[in-house]
Amino acid sequence: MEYNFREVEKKWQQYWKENKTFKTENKSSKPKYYVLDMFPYPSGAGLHVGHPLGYIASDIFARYKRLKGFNVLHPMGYDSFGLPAEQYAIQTGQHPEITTKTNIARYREQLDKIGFSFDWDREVRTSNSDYYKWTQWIFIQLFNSWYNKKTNKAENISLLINEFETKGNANINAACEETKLFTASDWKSFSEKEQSDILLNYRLAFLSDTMVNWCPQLGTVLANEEVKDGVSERGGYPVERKLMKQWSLRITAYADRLLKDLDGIDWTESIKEAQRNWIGKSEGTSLKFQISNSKLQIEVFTTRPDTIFGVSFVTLAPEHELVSQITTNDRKKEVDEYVTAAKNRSERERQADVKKITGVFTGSYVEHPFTGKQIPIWIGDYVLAGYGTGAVMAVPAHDTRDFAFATHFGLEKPIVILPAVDWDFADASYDEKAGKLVNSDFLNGLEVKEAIKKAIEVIEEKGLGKGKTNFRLRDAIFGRQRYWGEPIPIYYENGIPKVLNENELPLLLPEVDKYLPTETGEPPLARAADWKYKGKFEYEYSTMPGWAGSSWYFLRYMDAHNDKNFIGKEAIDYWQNVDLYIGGAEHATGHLLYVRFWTKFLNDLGLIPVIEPAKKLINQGMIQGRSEKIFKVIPKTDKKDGFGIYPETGTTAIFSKKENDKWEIEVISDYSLGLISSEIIQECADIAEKNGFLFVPNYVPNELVNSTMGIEKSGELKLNDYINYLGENRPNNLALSGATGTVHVSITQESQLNSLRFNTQSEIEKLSKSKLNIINPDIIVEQHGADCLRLYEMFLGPLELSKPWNTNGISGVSNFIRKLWRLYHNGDKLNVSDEPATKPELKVLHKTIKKIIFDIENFSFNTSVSNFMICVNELTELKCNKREILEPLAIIIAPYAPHIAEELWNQLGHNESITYATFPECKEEYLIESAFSYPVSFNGKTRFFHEYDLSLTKENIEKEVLTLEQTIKYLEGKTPKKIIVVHNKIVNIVI
RNA sequence: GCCCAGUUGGCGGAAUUGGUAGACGCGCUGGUCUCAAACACCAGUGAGAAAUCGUGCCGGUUCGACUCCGGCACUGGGUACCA
Repeated sequence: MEYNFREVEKKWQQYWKENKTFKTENKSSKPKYYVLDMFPYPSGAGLHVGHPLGYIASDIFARYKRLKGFNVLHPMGYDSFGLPAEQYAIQTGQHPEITTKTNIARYREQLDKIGFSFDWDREVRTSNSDYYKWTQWIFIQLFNSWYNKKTNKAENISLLINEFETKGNANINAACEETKLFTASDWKSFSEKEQSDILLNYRLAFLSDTMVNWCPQLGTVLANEEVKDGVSERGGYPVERKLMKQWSLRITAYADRLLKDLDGIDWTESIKEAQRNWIGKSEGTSLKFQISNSKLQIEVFTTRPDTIFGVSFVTLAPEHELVSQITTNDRKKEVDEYVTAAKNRSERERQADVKKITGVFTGSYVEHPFTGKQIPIWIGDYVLAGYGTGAVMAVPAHDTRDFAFATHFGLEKPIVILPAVDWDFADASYDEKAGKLVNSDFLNGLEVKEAIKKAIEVIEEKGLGKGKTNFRLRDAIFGRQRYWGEPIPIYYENGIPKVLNENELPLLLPEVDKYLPTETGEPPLARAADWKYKGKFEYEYSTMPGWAGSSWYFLRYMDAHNDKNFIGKEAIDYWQNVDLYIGGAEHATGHLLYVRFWTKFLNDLGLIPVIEPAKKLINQGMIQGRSEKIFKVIPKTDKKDGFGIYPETGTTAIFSKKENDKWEIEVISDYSLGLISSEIIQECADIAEKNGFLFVPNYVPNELVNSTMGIEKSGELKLNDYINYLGENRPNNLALSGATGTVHVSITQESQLNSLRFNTQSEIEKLSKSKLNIINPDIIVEQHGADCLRLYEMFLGPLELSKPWNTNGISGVSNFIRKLWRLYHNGDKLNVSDEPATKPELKVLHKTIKKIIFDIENFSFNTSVSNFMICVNELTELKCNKREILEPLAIIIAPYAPHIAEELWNQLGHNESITYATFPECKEEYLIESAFSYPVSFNGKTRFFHEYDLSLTKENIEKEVLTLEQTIKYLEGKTPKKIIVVHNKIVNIVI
């Protein structure tokens, strides 16, 4: 009888569930180990084969650690607030909670089929009120905290108020907005509203007028991390800059610590690098320029104070506050026009036009702080209002952007650094921080690095400015004008934002009639009837962003049901932080930055003992799928007939469905070109445009496509298959292929219809519902079993590598599982002998144990699968059926293929689950070899092998090898110059 | 542009970190079993007739380089007028 994986897997999944095999206690005599996966957003598409990749790896590691005697925490939950459920709700009117519950049920069902060892008693869902109650609670703590730069940590706001009441704010060094100085008596004289406004400048969760990324289509603001290339990450809608009153979190207060603490964690270099870039620390100098004939000054930020004598103009951002004051009357019209134009350009347009240089002269000048020379003040949109001071000192000879600007407007480009290499200053600026200073008064002759130091020194001495550090990191905008998120626990009393009491939590998400903004543009929560604090005060209508719940979920798992506290002290003291965190690299600057921020904040308050959420982070690669696109043409007018383009050859045709359901095709042109190129697609789009059609890519299900991916990036789709797939929506407007020739063709027969093909454009892309390239793991489990899916996903390649999904090799893994089974069985009977194992058998086992331990600890799961295959092949060869070998083998394979391992373990006579067995030790004594077959090489090229006893000395081998017949042959009568013998490795003869 | 990762047979990928390049699996070829197929099993499989040549390309270090160093190309990902 063959191994019946369906029966066995079902049996053990049932057993684990009934016996709560993976239930973990917060107390144990064993050492702890916390393995965490990034929890999924339960989307309507269900799990695809990409999800389990990381989960399988972490599950193997968790199971391995259990066998190694650790008390392992390995939980799972759902990041269940989010936009897709809300958008679905807008379309269908169905409450997002219902959609979310359905999706979660489906995810759970899929996860259970793969045999993960999660402790489901600790499940968390960010959209459950017993969870978001504590997310709101943490928000309250943020609201009630300020960042004291003196102690370098967050402190309670009451300490700050106390200081204000006694001494004013003169001695306070806080992470805050610019605040005017006031004394204690000033403070007491302020109105409640004034005090509240001042405190908001200090709070870590604060309300302010901020430039936000506003997405009109989504009707909400987005964080910087949620905007990619000027469009929203979800949906791809345009985003514009807008000034709005918004809740933000003061993550910038933690910029330095977020940067510095990266050194202490074992995360991949690429993630750390991405975070470093995102934080964007840059050290430089602020420098004040006196405006001529005025009391005003312009402050600039520069990282190159050494180039101060190369300044030939100063540029302000169009939004700079001084613009209107310094513009001279004769320049006013032009400047106003420029500023207005810049304001109206969306972020996207500004990004797209990066190379277009625009700017305008203000008519005013500043004085050079050292030479007194008159320097013109310009306005240019290459200067960003939100970074530094919104003004730069332009050094065209040594900065690419200043160079372009100066060239465009014909401004001077004084050279102040002589490079060591030949440099054509007419051609480009020299930006390197190397070379000798010239034409620079007191800096002359210095190397750039020394000159920077010297320049800062002199600037500070003369009171012109001072050393300053800037960060690219912005405060995180925290309000979202959406329904399906955590309500922000704030209400407004006379326009003053006030926080709820902790005992009033959770502030439940109210019911609304529609999930859309109100007619007056208020967020959906404004629709909630009678939703007021104590019946009279309006609540905040924004909800929290998607990343709020995920910023602390790793803590909640430790104590998932605590209703007194967000986490109990014992639990956090025991579990500390995550030992191994596995998830996708796409969260590099979003989630992974926020979760570090919250962890540090909670640590500052003394609530948790750790400063980082995860000691080690591994990013699993993305599993990609083949997506197939055809090009759909949509009539712009009410034309009924279709118009099609065959992208691969560039054939352009019109085809139309006549009333009698017959197809008529007219080929307009045939370019007979080979591969698809973006130019051809562009050309086709142009032709379509001219004929009054829109040419748009349209994904088709990849299972319908016969693809020749690899050589040509194209596949073939039968028209008929596609028509059947579309059902009711029979096409009359699709791109066409298959028809060649240049004359009118009529398709009247079904058989002809069937032979018609579309050529598709194939691409290997991220698995995504919208690309119709999702591959469902259930199908693999159904056909080959969960153990097979687990082994196969690991066998595909290194965990961190992105790779396209293909099932080509799955039969090899499937065979391996059957072979493993046969090792223990003869026919359908268990066939295991209690005789002692032979030396070769023990050697195979212990060699495998050694390799598997090495592989798991290095997260090299693909090679461990190979090693299991080798082991089973060798034991099969030896006809080994000894319990002494097969019992440990079942244990070492259990993390990878837990179902079959449990079954074998059980059949071997064990009544307990294999989960808590003991991982066997590798006994080196079985691995000792007495001889080694040395490769004998000549000048590094291996020619033949010869076995020598390992007890022989180098000298013995050197002598001995020269007497060999084959050596003499390869020497061809020459005398060797040198012989190198590396013990247990190689013999190399140099001729 | 900048940063990160990568480039090895027909394919996915190994290589104990400077010591036999191509483990393991897929695919393919031939064979055994079968009326036949599937399954299974056996043999072969980088190129070349061979000498030899072979880890993206050029150069270097070394007795010896997929591995280290210098330069370049390409692919994927991130990021960007950040002064």
